[in-house]
This record gives sequence, C-alpha cells and structure tokens, in this order.
Amino acid sequence: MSDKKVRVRFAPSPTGPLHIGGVRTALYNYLFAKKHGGEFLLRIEDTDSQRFVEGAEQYIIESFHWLGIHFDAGVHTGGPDGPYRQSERKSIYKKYVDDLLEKRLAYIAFDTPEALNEMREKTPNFQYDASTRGLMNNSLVLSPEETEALIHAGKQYVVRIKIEPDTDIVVHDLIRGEVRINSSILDDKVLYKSSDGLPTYHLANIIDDHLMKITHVIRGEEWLPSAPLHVLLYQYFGWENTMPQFAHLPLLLKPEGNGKLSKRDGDRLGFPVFPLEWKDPVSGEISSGYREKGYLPEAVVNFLALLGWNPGDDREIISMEDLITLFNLDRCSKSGAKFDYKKGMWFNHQYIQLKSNEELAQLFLPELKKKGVPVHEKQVEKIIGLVKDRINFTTEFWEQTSFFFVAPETYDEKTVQKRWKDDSAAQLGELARLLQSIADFSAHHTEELVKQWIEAKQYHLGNVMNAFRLALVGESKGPHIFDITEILGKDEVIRRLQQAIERLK
RNA sequence: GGCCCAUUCGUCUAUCGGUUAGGACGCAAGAUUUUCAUUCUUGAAAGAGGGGUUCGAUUCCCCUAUGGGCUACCA
Repeated sequence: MSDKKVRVRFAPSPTGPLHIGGVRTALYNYLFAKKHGGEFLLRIEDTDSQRFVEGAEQYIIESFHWLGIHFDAGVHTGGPDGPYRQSERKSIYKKYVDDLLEKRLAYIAFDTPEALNEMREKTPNFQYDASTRGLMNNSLVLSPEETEALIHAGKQYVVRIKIEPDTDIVVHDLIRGEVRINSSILDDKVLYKSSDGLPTYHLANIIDDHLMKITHVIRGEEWLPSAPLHVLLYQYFGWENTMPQFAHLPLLLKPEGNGKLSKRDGDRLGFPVFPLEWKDPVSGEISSGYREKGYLPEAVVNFLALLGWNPGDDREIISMEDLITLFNLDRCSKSGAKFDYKKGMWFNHQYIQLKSNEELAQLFLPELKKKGVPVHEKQVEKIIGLVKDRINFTTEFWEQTSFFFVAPETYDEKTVQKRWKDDSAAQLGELARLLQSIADFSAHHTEELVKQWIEAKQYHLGNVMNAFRLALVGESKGPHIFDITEILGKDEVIRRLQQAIERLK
C-alpha cells in the first residue's frame, strides 16, 4: 500500500434503485476508507443519457443515509474535486479525448450501428480490433482530409481506443493476485461518442479516478474483464505511477438456482433486493425495500459485510465501528456468495434484541399514532419488552401487540374449539370475581392468587389459563399471561372476561 | 463460441502441508412452557473428479468438470 492518503469512491449509475450488491460494494469501500483514515466519495456516472432514471440519484443518497454509510464528498455535498456528476464534467473529458487522438492512441470511427451489426453477423467472433479495423470506416483508413470532411458534414462518430495486439497486460488485483491477459483479446472500445458529447464509462471512469486522486478501486467482479483496458488507459495517459490499486469483489448470487442475484429473486422468494422501497417512475411498479420490510440498517450492514468477507474468527455480530477496525481486503473471498436471506432475517432478529425498549418504541410509536391508538410511551416500552424476543422485523410489532391496545373483537375459531371447554364460562366468571378482589394487580401477585385459587378448586391449570388467554388475546399467542393482565389493568381484564363469557357462552 | 475468474457441510465461511476439517444460518430431535414464540442441549451435514509434487495434501501445480462474469455508441 502506498503512503498516499487513501481515497476511494462509489460510482453508481442512476439507472434505477440501488441493488443490494452495490450496497455491499459501497460498504466495503466505506469500511476500507474509514479503516485507513481516508476519504470516500460519491460520484454519479450518468454518461448514458438513454438510461437515466428520474429520482435514482436521490434514492441512492437516501439509501446510504439510512444505512449509516457516509461520504466525505460527493454529488450531494459538493467538494473540492467536483462536480461529481459526470454529465456535468463534459468539458473536462474532451481534452483528454483530443490528447489520445493526437498521440494516435485513439482514432475516429464512423461506422453506423447497422454496419457494425452486419459485420457481427457476417464474421464469427467479430471484434473491432487490430485485425479488423482496416476493414472498417475510420480515420485509420480514411485520409485526414476525408475524416475532417465527414466531421464537418456533421456525420456522427465515436472515438475508439487503439489497442496494439499481442502484448501482455497485467492487472494486480488485491484480492485475486496477478491477472495477466493478452491485448489481442481486447477490442478497440468506444471511449467517446459525438452524439451526446459524452465519454463512455471506461474513459470517464479513468479520468475521474485520476483527477479525484483515487488510490483504490474496489468494485464488483463484473469489471474484471475490462480492468486490462483500464490499465492500458492509465498507461496511454502516462498515469501509471498514480494508477489506483484494484480489488474486484465476488458477486452476490441467487439464493437458489444459477446466476446473479436479481430483483426477480426477491419477488419470488419474498425478500428485498433494494435498501429502500422504490416506485418506478414510468411503470409505477413498486419494489420492496429493507427499510420498509422492517429491517434495521445495522442488521443489513452486518449481514452484507459478512457476505464475502469475514474477520477471521467466529464473530458474527459486529458493529459498524468494529467492522471498520477489522475490515481487510485480504480476508475477502474470491468466489461468489449465494444470497442467504434467511440468515439476513436472523441478523435482524439479533439486532432487534440488541436495541433497547426505548429505541424500539420510537420506531413503533408513529405506527400506533397513525392507527389512532391512544398510547403512553412508557407503557409501549414495557409492551415491547414483553414481545421483542419473538420478533424478526420491526413491522411485526403491531400483530404481536395489538391486543394490548384493542380488545379482541372476534375469537380465533380453532383456538375456541381447542381451548374453550364446557366449564370455561363458569370458571372465568369465578376468575373475574376473584380478580375483582385483588388490590395489588402486579403480575407476580396476581399469578400467585390465581394459581392458589385454581389449586383450591382443583381446576385444570391448562384449561383455565388457555381460556383466560383466549378471552384476553382472542387467540393462542402472546407473552406470559400475567404480564398481560398487569398491563391491561384490572378493569379491562374483567371486561374482556365478561365479553368472552357472553360471546362464547 | 471466445476470454477471464472461481470451486470446503443445503447456504455463508474458518483452515494459510500433518486438525476427531471448526463456527454460524437453515434443518431434525430433545429440554423448558398455561399459548405462540424465544431460549438451551444434542444431532445429521463438506474438501467436484483425475493426475502429479511431497514422508504427508482440503491446502501447492496441471487437466477435466461444474458454477459465475464479460464479450454494446450500458454501467
């Protein structure tokens, strides 16, 4: 590692919601930057005007805000190396394109998409490279005058990199070691298109990384095949000495079956593949997000961090702070990881247990208010304390606690059949009278007296208690029954008993 | 098709030539329990195949197979 200050970037393309794999890439960049006291930039790579999606950039920013992944500079904050949106850097790129052209390391090509398609159909394994460029319509076969004339005539063109065949290009990858490929298999990639005056990804990426003094490029494995091209570009510009180091991360794969994790997998298996819910501005289609599904950002971060990296010991629950000190590119795995969303659920459960009742109440309170339920904050905290160990998602609070706030309207039929016996009405009637006489309604005290009563009467404990639960909750679920009675209070408990007796007879 | 990358329980992974191949998720069984959960205990479960190198390979090398990625005027 060099002695330069570490600078990394996350450079998404605003073509839709941020994929969870992208989130992981960003997380690793963030961890790496923080660990080395470096900087983390957010750059928007919007060089493809065709695929631009309204709102995607804002979505990306909001996602990272929710996740607690912070940028030191970027499109949303501005900064010394801005602008951070490539479409706004148009003027910067042009001179580098001209530079390459002048050095004859690139050339102008006029081939239409149709002409290219025709060649591809005609020629097996067609590649625009040293072996074929002589057959095409470009400035290498045309005279300078002809080229000039075509440009003046307004003919659209692209600038292609000129790759010399049969030389070895070596990419030093921090995760994979040395990757050596022969330049002959590379094609003369388009670097710039006159149609919109914008460079393509490859060019913009290299220029910006250079100008923004990026020291490490940590990105997905899908970029590995183009890494040699990028290395070549650094050489063409004469920037080898400041070229960033590369680290290509393994991909996130489908939980079952083959291929890269996609949105469809989430729909099919019922888990989100996006951090936040996303509504497509054109189709109106809604994709679910981790936030809306009731995940805690800490859990998502922890889960993602361990998908392709591990600290080297058996630790699994690791805070962001510890991830930062522990993170290391050396411990990143090389092979793709199937997306184990069930483990993600487990992580969320763990993180919910780690939260205090007060913190969880703050997440639940707005929902209660929306439902118009009158609440006392302290009461809600207490209730949460009773149910949180049975919850995987924060969205489950209501279904686990609604009976604390609203008396059952109906009684679950199966439970009634199983738990409501012939003598239940009579027993609960007696129970109501007993409860009426109890002054100290604390869980412990009530339990003691009720159990004494059951014993004295020789009633069946299970029968009484299950019927009691049915009356209070409406079904067969919930925490310890006397914790419920304490919170409901004497009047409400008796009211529910009477209602059950009346309705179930 | 071509090129590149990868390959340990079903899944995520530990192991950096000598281990009863460890942990976690999930699964199964049991315990706890007035319900549903939680929790606890236990269990089943892995080095793709074939060659080398070596006293010894999961570990190093090669081949095969399989998986993944790339192969656009997309990133």
